Amino acid sequence: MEYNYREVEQKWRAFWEENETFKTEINPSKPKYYVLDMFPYPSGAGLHVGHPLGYIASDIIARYKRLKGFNVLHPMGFDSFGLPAEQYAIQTGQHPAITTEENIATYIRQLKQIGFSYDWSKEVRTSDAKYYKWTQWIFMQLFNHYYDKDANKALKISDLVVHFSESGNKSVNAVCDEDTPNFTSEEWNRMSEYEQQSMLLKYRLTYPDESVVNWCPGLGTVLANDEVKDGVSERGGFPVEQKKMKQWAMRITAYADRLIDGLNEVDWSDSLKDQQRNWIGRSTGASVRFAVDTILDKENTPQFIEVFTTRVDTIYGVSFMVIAPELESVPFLTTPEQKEAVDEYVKWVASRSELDRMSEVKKVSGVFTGSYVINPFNNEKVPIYLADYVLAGYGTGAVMGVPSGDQRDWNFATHFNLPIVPILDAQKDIDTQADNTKEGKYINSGMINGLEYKEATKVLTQFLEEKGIGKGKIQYRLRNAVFSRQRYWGEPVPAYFKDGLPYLIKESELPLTLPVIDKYLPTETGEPPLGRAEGWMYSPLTPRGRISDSQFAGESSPPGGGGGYPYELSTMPGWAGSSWYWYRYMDAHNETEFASQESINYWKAVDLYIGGSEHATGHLLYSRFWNKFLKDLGLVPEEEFAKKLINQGMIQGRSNFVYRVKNSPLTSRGGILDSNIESESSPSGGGGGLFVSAGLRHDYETTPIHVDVNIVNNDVLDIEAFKAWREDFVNAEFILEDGKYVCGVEVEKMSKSKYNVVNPDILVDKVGADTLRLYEMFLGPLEQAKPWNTNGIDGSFRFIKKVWRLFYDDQDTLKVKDEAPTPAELKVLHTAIKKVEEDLERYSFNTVVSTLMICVNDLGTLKCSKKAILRELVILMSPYTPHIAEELWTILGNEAGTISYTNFPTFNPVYLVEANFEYPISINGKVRANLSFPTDALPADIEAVVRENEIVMKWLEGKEIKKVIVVPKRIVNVVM
RNA sequence: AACCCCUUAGCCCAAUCGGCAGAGGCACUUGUCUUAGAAACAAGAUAGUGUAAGUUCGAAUCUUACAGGGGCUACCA
Repeated sequence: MEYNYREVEQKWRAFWEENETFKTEINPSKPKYYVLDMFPYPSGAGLHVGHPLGYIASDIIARYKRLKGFNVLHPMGFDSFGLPAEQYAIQTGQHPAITTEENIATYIRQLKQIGFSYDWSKEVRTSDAKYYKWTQWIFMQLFNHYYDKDANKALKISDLVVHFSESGNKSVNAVCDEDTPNFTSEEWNRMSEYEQQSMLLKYRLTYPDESVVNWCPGLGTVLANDEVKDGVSERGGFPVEQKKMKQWAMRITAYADRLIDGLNEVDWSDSLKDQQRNWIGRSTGASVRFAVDTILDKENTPQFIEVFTTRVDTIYGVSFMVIAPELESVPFLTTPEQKEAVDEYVKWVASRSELDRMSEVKKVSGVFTGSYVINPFNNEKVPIYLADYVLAGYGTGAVMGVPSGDQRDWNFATHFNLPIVPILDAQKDIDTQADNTKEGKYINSGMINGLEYKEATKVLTQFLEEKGIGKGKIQYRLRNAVFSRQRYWGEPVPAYFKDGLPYLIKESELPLTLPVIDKYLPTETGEPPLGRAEGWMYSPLTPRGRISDSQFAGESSPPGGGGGYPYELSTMPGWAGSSWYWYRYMDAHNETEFASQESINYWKAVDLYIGGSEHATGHLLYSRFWNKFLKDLGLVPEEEFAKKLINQGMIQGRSNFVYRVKNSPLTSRGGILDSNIESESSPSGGGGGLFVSAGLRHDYETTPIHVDVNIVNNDVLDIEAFKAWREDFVNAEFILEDGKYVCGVEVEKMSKSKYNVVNPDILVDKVGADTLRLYEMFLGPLEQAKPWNTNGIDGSFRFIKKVWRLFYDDQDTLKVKDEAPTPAELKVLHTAIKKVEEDLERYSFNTVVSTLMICVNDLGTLKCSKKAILRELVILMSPYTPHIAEELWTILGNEAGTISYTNFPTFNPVYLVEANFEYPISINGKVRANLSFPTDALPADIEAVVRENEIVMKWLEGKEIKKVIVVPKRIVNVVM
């Protein structure tokens, strides 16, 4: 009888659940290890085989670390707020909480059947009020803090207020809005409540702000920069436009330097760190003010235009100034003569979508405003242009044009016939293109003529600072993050508005739960969905809009009695709940803190974090930001929350195709070899079509049609299943090759519409969870993207059966013996122990599988069924194939459930020691002979023997030996 | 356009410090078993590492250029 995986796996999963085998408690006597998966958004489609890839890897590490004596925290939860559930709610009217609940149930069922060793008692859901109470709480802390540059950390706003009232803001070195004015303590103390609160908003780490945002009409909400891809929304692919709106923002820029510097501390992939560095985009340069020479409107024309440049040394090469067409100062810099042209250009720019703009990057466009600025270094008049290659959102939205040194400026200058002045003697070919070299000495450059780059920059910066018209400056690409979504299914912001200014509710009033609404759409007046909630108002005595634990039970809040202050109508974005969840797992049911200090100080930070690289500039950046903030507050001990991070590669779909012959009614098959056609012979039936096998398709004109990969085996179509698959194929006919219908193949994204989705449920049923786990790891290196191909899974299945056969013979008799192992058996075992351990330590999951296969093959060859060997083998296997390992472990007489916490086998090098080593002897790099020497033979002795060797002599053909290189236990190379 | 990763047998992949290119799996071939097929078991065949150059006693591994595939960003002044 064969191994009955269905029964055995079922049994152990039930055992683990009943006995809470993987429940974890704080245990200071053991070293801790925290293995975390990026928690999923529970979508309606359930899991496909790509999802568990990372989870399997992390589970293997979790199980391995337990065997190595660590106290392992390995939890799972759900990022359960989000757009899809809400979109579904809009369509069906069903509360997102209900669909979310159902989807989570499916996820849990699917996850459990793969045999993960999660401590389910620590599960979290971001949409649970008990969880988002603390998301809201962290938001409140952000509101109550500012970033002090001297202390280089977040400090309390209340301390700032004290400072203001004592000595104004001049001596405060804090991160704040650009337009923050200076004031004295007297001025501060004279300010009204309204003025003071408005001023403080310029410092708070989260604040409502009127800013240009990515507005997505299709989704009815704003989006963060990382949620917009190629000018359309990441979710749904709707167009995105720029719109000015009042939004909550997070002052993440305050942490820009620490976010960059912290990357040096963590063991993440270079590409991921690069992505974050690029996203933050720190560039060092200088700001320079150019005085405006053409004053058109005394009130509104700016006195100067400030630019940021990384190449202040090129300032003598400036031949024009460009400002972004979106800037508010544009009309006041436009002369009457140019007004028409400028208006037209501004209109044209506004009419173009992000997509148009991106696709026309190469085209030069722009218009002259008619006015000028003065170059402060040579007092030359410089014309001001508008051009859309300058972005309003970066720096000051203005750029000094240096055509000899910058290709974009060169293109612009050439197009508008502006002078191109060389500034370095090393610049080449500037008639045909810009040369951005820093080599050589400056020419045409006033005070820096004859100097070199480094010195010139110093001289110029000094001049700027002395004259008060500029200074050295560090500019970031990173923007403060928009933190509002005009959606329903997210965390309510625990703030209300009084006189248009935000105030927090009391901590004791948390959580502010989502109210019941009738429809999940914006209101008639365009307010977010929460605008529909009755009584969504705060009154200090009885906060309204609250629903108790059952958020969606339907009882509405007491009707608002008219009083109170309106709550914020936006909700928090998807990344709010995911920016701190790893702490909640540590103490998931704490009602007085987001997690106890005891648990945080024990578990500290994540030791291994596994998830997709698509979160590089979203979740992983925001999480680092919140973590640093919590560290500043002294609430968490580590600056970086995830020390080691692995991005698992995406599992792509492998689509199969059938080829329908065009224009081939079934009756017209006269010319085709009839014997090749398998037919149910219903010639006039309701169609069905004629399908040609992939190898023969070029003889016909065909239409490829996606076919469900689940009815294809090794690219051979199951014809009966195909006919049953879709009604219109009932009468299909086939042109076969070698008696088979072979399907075509293509690698694409895994998606329902391509019929290439492979469901893990089916595989667990067909071959078992252990085989699935083993096979997913065996596919290749974890980080690498790879197509899913079920074909090879038989090999993993066979492995499981082979292991079983080491224990039971054909007659189903247990053949395990208590005899002492032989040296050969011990060598096989210890080779595997060494390799499994080394490979797991370096996260080489795929090679461990083949190591186990080799070990089992070798033990099979040795006909080894000795208990002492098999016991260790079972432990080695257990992280990968926990079910069969548990079964065999008890068969060997051990107590059920104890294998997870036993000791990993100890490698003993003694068993691997060989008396001799067979040296390959190469002559000029080519192997010509093999000679055996004792392993401890001295290189000099080996060389002496090799020099005398007959085969070597023969190859020398009388020539001199120049050198003999002996690499102990590797190779000998004779050079002649 | 920049940056990062990848390219080894028909396919998926090993080769950890530069030291005999092959461990494992799929597919394939042959055999054992079988009425037959499948399964199982056993045996076997297959590449010289994308291309070109360089460094080295020695290169899949290091360097440079090019080609192909993938990812990420996209006028960042």
